[in-house]
Amino acid sequence: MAVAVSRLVRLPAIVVGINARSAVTFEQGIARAWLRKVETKGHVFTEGDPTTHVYRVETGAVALYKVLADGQRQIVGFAYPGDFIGLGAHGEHLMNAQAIKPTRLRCLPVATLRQLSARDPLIGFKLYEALARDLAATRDLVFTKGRRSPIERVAGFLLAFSRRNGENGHDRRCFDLPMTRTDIGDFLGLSVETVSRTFTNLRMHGLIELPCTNHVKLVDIEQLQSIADGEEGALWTKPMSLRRLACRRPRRG
Amino acid sequence: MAVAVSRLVRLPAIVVGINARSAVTFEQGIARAWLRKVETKGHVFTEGDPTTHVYRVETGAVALYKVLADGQRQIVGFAYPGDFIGLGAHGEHLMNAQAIKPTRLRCLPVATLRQLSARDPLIGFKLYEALARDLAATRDLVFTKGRRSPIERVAGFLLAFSRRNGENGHDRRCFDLPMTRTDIGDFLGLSVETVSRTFTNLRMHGLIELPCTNHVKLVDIEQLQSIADGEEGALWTKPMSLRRLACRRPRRG
DNA sequence: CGGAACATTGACCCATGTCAAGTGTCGTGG
DNA sequence: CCACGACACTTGACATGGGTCAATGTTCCG
Repeated sequence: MAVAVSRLVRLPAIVVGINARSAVTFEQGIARAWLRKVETKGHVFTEGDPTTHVYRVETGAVALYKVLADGQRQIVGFAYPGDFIGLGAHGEHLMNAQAIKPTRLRCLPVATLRQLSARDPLIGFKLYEALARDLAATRDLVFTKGRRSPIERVAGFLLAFSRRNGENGHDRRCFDLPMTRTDIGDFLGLSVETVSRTFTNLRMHGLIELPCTNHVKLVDIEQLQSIADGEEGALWTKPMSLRRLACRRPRRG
Repeated sequence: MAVAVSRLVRLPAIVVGINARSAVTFEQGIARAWLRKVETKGHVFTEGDPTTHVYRVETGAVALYKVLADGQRQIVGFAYPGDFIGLGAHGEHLMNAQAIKPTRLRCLPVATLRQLSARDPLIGFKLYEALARDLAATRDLVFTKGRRSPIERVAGFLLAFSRRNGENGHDRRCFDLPMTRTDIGDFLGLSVETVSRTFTNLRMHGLIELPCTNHVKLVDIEQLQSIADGEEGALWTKPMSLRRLACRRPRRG
């Protein structure tokens, strides 16, 4: 989940080459880049837009989503300050990027990026590694969407956000969720109501606190983790059906 | 982000430049590689194994899966002749690769591969393509696991197999499924029974034929496609609940 | 023949999506 | 300042889709 986003952070370093000199050049380039502001619900880009720039989120938050043929909205990830979006796009964007809070972004022309990458021969191998990382991240996303109960998904979501927050030097237990319950539902594949009920459920069990609807405090991270992992000690968290399943098919291969 | 990724794949083609000679070299290298045989249910490698080799499937089929903390098995993909497996793992394998039919594989030592790709850009490019295919497939799986009915998932699965078969010069409408119903269930996130019922359902509607349990003939590919896409004309395929949903939340942003 | 593995089908029921109603909370305009 | 609407969140009641259990059929192999 947040997995998907974190990998984006690293790409530019890879695309540009890993040596310190070009990294510096790259950071300087970003600092000079034009700053764009997008208000809540505004789009950074939409599916089909020509890919003129790559963006780095400075403040705010962005949801990356795709609308499926039947109108379903599938959010594929969220980008927070430090994350890059629109990277590597070639011709036109394949998804939509929508601000979920007032957001500021640095705009990097793709032509510049391409010039840099054409000069450094090491890039080929680094790209391979970048792809491998992407693949691993996307697979993680698949696992979160396996047959998992709402409480497992939400617990995993909160922990991913927590980890993310910790990596950025912020509080691991207390944070604001920038996205709405609907967004979380569209991300985890749940209805708004189920997301809401699950939050209530976690709160009732004393695992989290919700001073405001979008401010979360993780009270018992360990238990949340065991729920997210679907561990034996937390079986109550699963629908009965899956409980039995876990017993019947312990391991295979 | 999947965006970012699928695009990155193309960069090497730009940076690199393809010549016929190295292609020959690459194929020759593979042809000289040691041939390994794995019988049905044997493992090519398992999670945690050191990544000594990359493999290319010559004949047979391999399931790539991971066992989650609660014992759930999630198949993340199948590899057929021509596919590479073991790519992108660094140090040790992150998943299990199990033959689902008698299988022969070419074993390519990663050290050799790395040497070659340092000298010959085309090899790196080939590996990109392989990885990119993996990534695209995995990304599709993410969307498949959104809120989609069994019939949509199964229809999509059959069509993906069909497309794959066509690309390899085989029949697009008639083929053998090498995997069991359980495997399909673990791939699509459905129970065996539901998979079975869905096959029956499709057969009853005349969309497919099943001479043997694992031999499939696609009778009406177009209709299957519209089912897989969840298109309006095929709404009967969705649970009523999702039908309403599609109407209520047509598009957002 | 017998046993194992896989596939199919029916019956049941619970978890989750849907509908509906009520409760904040915010922003705008009078 | 309040009134109002828009929007997000919560909670309850209900329906149902798909997982589970159980029984049977089919294929394969020793």
